Amino acid sequence: MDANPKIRMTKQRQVILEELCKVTSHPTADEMYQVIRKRLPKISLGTVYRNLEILSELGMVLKLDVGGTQKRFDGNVVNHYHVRCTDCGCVGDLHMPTDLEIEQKAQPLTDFQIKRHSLEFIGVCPECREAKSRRVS
Amino acid sequence: MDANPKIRMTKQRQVILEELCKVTSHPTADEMYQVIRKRLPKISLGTVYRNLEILSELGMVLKLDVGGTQKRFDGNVVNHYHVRCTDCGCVGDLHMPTDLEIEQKAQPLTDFQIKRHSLEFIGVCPECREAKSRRVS
DNA sequence: ATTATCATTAGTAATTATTATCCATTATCA
DNA sequence: TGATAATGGATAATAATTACTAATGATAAT
Ligand SMILES: [Mn+2]
Ligand SMILES: [Mn+2]
Ligand SMILES: [Zn+2]
Ligand SMILES: [Zn+2]
Repeated sequence: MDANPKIRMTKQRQVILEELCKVTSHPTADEMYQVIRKRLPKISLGTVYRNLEILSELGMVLKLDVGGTQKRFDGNVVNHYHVRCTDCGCVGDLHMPTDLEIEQKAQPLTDFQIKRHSLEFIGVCPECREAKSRRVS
Repeated sequence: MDANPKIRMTKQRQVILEELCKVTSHPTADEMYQVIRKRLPKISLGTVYRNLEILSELGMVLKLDVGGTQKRFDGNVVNHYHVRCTDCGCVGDLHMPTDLEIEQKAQPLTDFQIKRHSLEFIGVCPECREAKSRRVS
């Protein structure tokens, strides 16, 4: 691969980007694959992975390294925080102003050169909370 | 497995706990395996995984879900934050008071029921920074 | 227009991290 | 002591992701 290959906006890449930007559910690569198959039945899972990777390197989508076993993707590239459900693993947005001050507070406490931070809230989503309360009643 | 099995502090489990508490490097399961083999050459990787899991369920060690592909473990169970190096993946401690207030601030902004939060700083460790500066000079 | 070059694809194989299974061994308890 | 249960080591299986490959389609050069 060239150092600066010419990026082509193929049909596959375009549909992946479109579908990701449509949702706020922070889908996994596999969830993206299931959705995109409906529009492009011949697409392969590898293509979904490859393009999500490329789009994230281009800064057009975010690759979220939240807890759990799978990476998740976000069409909203504006800095924001997330909440993850301990029960079902779903991820929601949490739009509070990202606190850059905290990096300045942390910097004197480490010999690492801090570049950014990642804050994830962990809790229970409304659906799982509801499911729980039904179980006890 | 019983709901409340009697936990035995076997030699293997004890050595795993000891070696983890010795270091502040937040080793992966495999890194633990390499260290422990020196004391228990017959131990298997599965045993290391199994016991790290059990010890973390008992609250005796922490299983860290930091970025990167592998889970990391921490013998220090007191709540604290971490810094991860983007270049080598190493993880350091960042002892600043954990901010419980931030959960209260976040709660009104989501319909998730927030239980806790995980804050990870991302940057470059001293070794990698040094390696970089050597490369340009 | 024709050809050469290059990026991309679908399909598949390989890799990586982790978990599960199985049987032998060891500890605990009646 | 003998039954029961926990555990270990070895190995197989799983899950997520990445790598490889040959074919295809777009772009650029002649
Ligand atoms: Mn988001
Ligand atoms: Mn730590
Ligand atoms: Zn949930
Ligand atoms: Zn480093």
